[in-house]
Amino acid sequence: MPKVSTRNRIIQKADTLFYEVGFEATSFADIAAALGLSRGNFYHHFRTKDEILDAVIAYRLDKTWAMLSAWEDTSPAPRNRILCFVRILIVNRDKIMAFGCPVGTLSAELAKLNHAAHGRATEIFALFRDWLTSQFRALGAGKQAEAHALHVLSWSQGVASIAAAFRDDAFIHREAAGIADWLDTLKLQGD
Amino acid sequence: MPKVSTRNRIIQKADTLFYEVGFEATSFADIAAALGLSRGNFYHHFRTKDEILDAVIAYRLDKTWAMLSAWEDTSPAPRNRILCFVRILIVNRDKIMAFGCPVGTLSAELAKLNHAAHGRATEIFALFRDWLTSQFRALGAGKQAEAHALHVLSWSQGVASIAAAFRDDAFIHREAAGIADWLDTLKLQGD
DNA sequence: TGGAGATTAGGACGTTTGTCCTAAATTAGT
DNA sequence: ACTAATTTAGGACAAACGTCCTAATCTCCA
Repeated sequence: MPKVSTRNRIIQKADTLFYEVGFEATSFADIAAALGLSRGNFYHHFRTKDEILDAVIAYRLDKTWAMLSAWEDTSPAPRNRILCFVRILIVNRDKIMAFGCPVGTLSAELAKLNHAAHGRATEIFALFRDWLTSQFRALGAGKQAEAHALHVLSWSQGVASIAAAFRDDAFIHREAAGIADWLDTLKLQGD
Repeated sequence: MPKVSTRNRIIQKADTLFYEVGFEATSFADIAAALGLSRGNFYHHFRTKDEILDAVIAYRLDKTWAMLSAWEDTSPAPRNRILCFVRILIVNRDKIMAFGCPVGTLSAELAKLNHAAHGRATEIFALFRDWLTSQFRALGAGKQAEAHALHVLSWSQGVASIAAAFRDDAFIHREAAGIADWLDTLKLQGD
């Protein structure tokens, strides 16, 4: 059995805590205690909090890229691929209602902290944006492809935000269906 | 001249710092130093951080209520009133691109902290939701009024989130126009 | 004018924070 | 089996945190 390295266990636990508690509110001790590690051991792998943050962002970028690639393999039609993205809202709705969107809330927190890693956190958004853009291009959206991509990204962000505030399950389902409907009303093929 | 009380100066500065830096990341000392107050003076007005938070939320509720009331007075048509709400995105776009939406980001942070005040923070959202609902009802949206209200609220949240991530000014204008367009496509009068 | 109450100043407390250090234990290669 | 490198343990540090305290100052009404 491939034992997960301590370093990776730290990254995954930090990923979870940064999402569920927040970056600033999560301390070294919290992560170490959650894993049963000594602080010295922890320090051997990550010397500063920013190093962990960078590792977590890189980890999220990898996971996101892998997920998008998988959708390309399993869903031939661009429309279905976009609906895979929308389905994130449904699949993860419990976590979203409790903690919001992991990408959006981290980006917002780092922006307020004026943190150097804000740019890297935004790369996760950029990954989704570019992937969605290429799907819309494949659908024939032409020059509007990126605007459509940002629109869908923004839509999902808004849903996550409001769903978290009101803990409203029905709202998520309704808006997810709304995105699908909107997709069908698009005037496509070409500018 | 009506001198602003120390208590109100604290509330307003805390309001700003909670928005621009975050609740958790703003310390007593930060607020006191920004106002040139001693910590003892500060402590006389607010004994705990939660007390300041409650006061800031109450202050925001008051400001929001006053803003919505003013729109009722100056804009007779419900459609125009809704557009007043949308225009917040344009008017405050510089702050939104830097710090996101004050309501959404505070709500998200308190949710992660599992803070008792999360419910009260959500009341600001509820204020907007109920006001928008009554505007849509006046437009003849019937049973769908609240769904429309949440949709607009969610839409603006998404725009703030993405605009903050990418610092994208054009996107804000494009989406604000998109909300106005969507308003006109609504099938109204009747449930 | 005097005295009560509100306001301000600033020191002090115990914790927790991120960071750093040394030393023991484990692992890996020869 | 011996060495070298990696990993783990846990103590120590200054700084900052929220909170509390007492003493000085100001304000205002009797």
